[in-house]
Amino acid sequence: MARFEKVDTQVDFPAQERELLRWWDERQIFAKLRMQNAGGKRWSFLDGPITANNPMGVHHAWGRTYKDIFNRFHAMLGHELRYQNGFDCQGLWVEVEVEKELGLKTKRDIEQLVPGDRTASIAKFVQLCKDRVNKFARVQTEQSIRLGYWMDWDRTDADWAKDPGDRKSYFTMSAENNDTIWTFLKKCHERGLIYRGYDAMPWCGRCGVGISEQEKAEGYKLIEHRAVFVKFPLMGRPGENLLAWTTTPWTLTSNVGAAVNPELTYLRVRLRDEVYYVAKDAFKFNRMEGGSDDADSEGATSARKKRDWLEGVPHLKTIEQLFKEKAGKDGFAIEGELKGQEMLGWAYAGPFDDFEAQQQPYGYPAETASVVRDRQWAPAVSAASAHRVIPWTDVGSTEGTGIVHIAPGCGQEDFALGKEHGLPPVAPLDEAGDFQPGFGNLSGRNAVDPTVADAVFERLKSTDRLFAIERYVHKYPHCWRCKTELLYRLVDEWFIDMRWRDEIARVVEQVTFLPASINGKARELDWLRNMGDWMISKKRYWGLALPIWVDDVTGEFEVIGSRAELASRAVEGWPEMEGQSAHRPFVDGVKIRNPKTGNLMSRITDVGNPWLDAGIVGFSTMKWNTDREYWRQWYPADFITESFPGQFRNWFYSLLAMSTMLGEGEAPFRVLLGHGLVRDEHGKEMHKSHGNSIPFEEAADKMGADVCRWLYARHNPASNLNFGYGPADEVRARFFLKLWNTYAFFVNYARLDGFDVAAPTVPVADRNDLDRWILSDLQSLISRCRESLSAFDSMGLCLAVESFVDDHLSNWYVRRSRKRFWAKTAELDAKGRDEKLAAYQTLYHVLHTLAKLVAPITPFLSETIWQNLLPPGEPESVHLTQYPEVDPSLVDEVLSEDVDSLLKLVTLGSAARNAVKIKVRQPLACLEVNGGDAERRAVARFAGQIMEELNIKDVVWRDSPMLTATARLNKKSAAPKLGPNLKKAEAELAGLDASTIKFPVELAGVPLDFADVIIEYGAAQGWSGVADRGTHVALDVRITDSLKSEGLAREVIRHVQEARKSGGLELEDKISLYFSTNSDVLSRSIADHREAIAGEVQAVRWSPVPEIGYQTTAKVEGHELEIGLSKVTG
RNA sequence: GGGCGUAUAGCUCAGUUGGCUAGAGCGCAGCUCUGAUAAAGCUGAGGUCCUUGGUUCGAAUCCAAGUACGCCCA
Repeated sequence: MARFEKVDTQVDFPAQERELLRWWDERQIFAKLRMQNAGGKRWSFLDGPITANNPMGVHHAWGRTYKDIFNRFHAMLGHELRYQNGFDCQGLWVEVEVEKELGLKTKRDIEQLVPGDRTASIAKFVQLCKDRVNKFARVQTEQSIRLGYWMDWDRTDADWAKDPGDRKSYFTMSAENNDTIWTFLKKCHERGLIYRGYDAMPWCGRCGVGISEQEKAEGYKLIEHRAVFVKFPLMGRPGENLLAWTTTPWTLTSNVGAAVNPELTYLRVRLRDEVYYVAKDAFKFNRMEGGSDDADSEGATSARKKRDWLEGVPHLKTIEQLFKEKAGKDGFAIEGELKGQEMLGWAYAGPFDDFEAQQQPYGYPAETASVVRDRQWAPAVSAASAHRVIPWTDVGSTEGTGIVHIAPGCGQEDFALGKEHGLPPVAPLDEAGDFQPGFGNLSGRNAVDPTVADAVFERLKSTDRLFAIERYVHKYPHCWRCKTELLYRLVDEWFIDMRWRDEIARVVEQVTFLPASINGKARELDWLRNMGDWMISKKRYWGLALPIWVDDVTGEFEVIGSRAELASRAVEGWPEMEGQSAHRPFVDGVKIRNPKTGNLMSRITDVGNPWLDAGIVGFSTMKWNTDREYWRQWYPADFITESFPGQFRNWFYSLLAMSTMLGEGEAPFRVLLGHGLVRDEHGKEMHKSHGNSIPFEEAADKMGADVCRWLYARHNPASNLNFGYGPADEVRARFFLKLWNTYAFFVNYARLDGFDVAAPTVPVADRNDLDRWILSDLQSLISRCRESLSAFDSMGLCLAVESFVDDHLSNWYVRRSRKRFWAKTAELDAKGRDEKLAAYQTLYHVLHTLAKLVAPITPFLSETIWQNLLPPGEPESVHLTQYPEVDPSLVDEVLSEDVDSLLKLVTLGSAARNAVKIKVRQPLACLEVNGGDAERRAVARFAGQIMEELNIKDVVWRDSPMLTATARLNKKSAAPKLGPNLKKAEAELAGLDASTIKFPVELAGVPLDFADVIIEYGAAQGWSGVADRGTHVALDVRITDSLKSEGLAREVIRHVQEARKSGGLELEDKISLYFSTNSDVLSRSIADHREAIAGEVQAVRWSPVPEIGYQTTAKVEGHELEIGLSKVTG
């Protein structure tokens, strides 16, 4: 006969988990599971790759828990799965970490890793990036295993020695992945979608790198710049000027246009012999108020915010004040007003038109000009001859003059406006942020250098273009790595034209986005509608080598679709490439020939956007290139899940887009489950620097993986998760220990009793109501669990299981069944033995079914319980079992309803006791009940249980309500409604029958609802009554002498039990008992209940003298009682 | 400026297709049990379900507008 292992109620979950990890390994349980399900219906999960750049954090563990839960659930339904984990390998994230390790600061440092040898330097750097990825992929693998995440992991040194493409997990740096992206890009090119474009983007001259919007957001600092008011003399209007204003004087070198708001009113201001145009609202505007960078203070509704300012910097003057000061005694005059609309098209002379850069058709420099020409962004005019006023509705009057200087080569909005209005861009800066040739004496100087502004001012002064200079304070972006001020720089980048966005949108329509409440489909469609073309290039080292080869002479380009194609086309550099991955620098040396011109073509040195890497995995990881049949079987994925903030424009987007391009019109996944972010337990963002982040290992060691998983699984994925030790303790107490104590209770009594799991089953029909009730309840739990997991709703499962375990199993079933477990088998008749066996069999069934139900969520706890219980003929591991199914023969809905009523009556009875402060130990005579049908049945069916629970002698059903209702006004809510009618309403209310009031009720002419009237239920003298909805209970609280005596006896019993415990007696020890007291009442009570006391405390002998064993004095309701007891042997 | 979402007890959050007096945990107050015992349980106080309007016999729930907050885009 199987014996259960003893279960300690003091349990170390993390230690158990580590032990189980070993056991699963030893017994090859995961391999057995895969074998068992091989050939089953396929369930395809596609993993969104985790960036293998650092150890995994607790925020990753949330999504990975979902992944594991739904994999495990479908495995328990018998499905075959792929279990392929993914690692995201390429990108600037990794480069930055490697640079930090090496102490490098700039791109030049990287290219000097091997002094004097740029190629070798890049090769070394790229290798270090690969090494880092391999290192952390392995770390993350071990962490994931610790989480209990079952995937086909690379575990041995031999696994990790393999090429990334040959490992079990997929790596986005693998040849297959990069090759498939090449195929995708070629397909885009065949449809004419790849183009070389220009975009003004934030740039760090020191690092020589473009800064993304997210990176930019991290680097804002409040600093002082010198802002300048500049005169733009109007052509054909002698003596008239636009007055423009800018905080970045260096960009004036590249001015092409001036923007006004057509809706705004502008003033003609005469100052001496010249006229200036400036926005009317800007003229007198107090520039120290609001406006500014946030652009959030519109109109009068929002309170004007004071501008952030630096101490020691003079406050800004109004523009009017500037005019006053310049005019002196002469004064200035406002000559007239006009709409911005009327100014459109006015030509003006730029401030630096003599620069060579200003005089080139299509803009400057030449390579920029060629793109402008090809894409027809501007006609063949130079910047100097293009200067004119253009409309821009975003121009405001709270900052500057209402006339905005536009330099398309120096700003994002400027660039976009330039394109819109056909202005040729002038791009002044090189990679380092230095002025290129063509900018006079500024060439070669760095734009961040303050002396550049000096030089600009000097020039402006000498050409009489300078109106005023002021010290200006604003928030300005800085490089998040080296803190250098960022510049906007025109960069040539490569793009995918997204004019096929509608194709993607059609695919999106097929997808189910979960949780429904976040409306993911709308978000994704919104992104698709509004996104710009996809910039796929980055001027860095570690990443996908973009397969774009450019004709060295003509600038024509080709996109190569695979490594094989490149091999066949290569005319130079292939031998060096052989044996190397298609990464920089080796692929950079491969040249092909342009079939049209015969010229050599060189690869652009850019690397790819990393979302290309992750977006291709629906193809690259499912053998699309090598085994199309396999791909068809596993594509599309049934399920993906990731954290949603950001992913609508990142992974979800790239996956959808790339799959639409390569696929056959179906979505790459059927269901997407998004989830929020992990915060600390107080809802604050986790940051290492805040000291509130929890490393994954620490969480696993201290709270245990299962507790972590439960925290993740029971949370609503739509909202952020507050994760920490507080919530962990709560969930451990609320769920884990309840389940564990119940399990321990079962096992430890089963051991004592020698419960035999193979004993013949007591037919369910023969078991008592309690047993049949919990079994019935278990069926609804099974159905809830199945429904929840099928709908990817782990929260639904967790909440249902918690409530079952806590409220029903632990708090009612076990408590009400204890006596059956405690009963001594030897003292029972056949019926009693069957009842006891039924209890064991019922609890046993519930426990091992529960183990299966929660196995996907808490694989460790489930396994521990399962292995100890191990039903005969069942698999050795819970993870090799099938998910439980509802047994309709066990469902008894009437019984469930009756027990619900029973629980309600017990609660009401307790409340009635509590109302008069009579403890449960004091027996009372009677409880009367009136209510609905279910209550009537419960009284009839469970009278015994009600009496036991409430310690009463009788429970009686009444056919009509016993309690009398009285109504009074809830003055807090009713008084404001009634006002002076309050007294009148009270009088009217007093005249109504409180038990029949229907709401809303009209009192003193005012309609009042339920909350405005308080209805209280009172019982007759000597009774305590409580009403809940239609149910009334009344408790007879008159304590007769006999009841009092019995209550005292119960007190005595309790004290003796305490004494037994203090005396170190075992449960089954029999005792000899001695009492002594001066109290007559107490003596009488003991005498009257001698038998009951003896029975309860297992006294087999009464001793007339104090025993030597253990003595104590107790106070029983104020009466002193000496207790003596000793163990009786034999 | 546009899109998406959120708003329920002091805190953190549930609340299925509209349905009777809106729930839980923690915290707080008052108790109980002492054979799951370094555990467990009961009772209570605490709510303008953001506001206003609408639909409905009936709204925390559906609709509209507004307010606040979050994310995304421009």
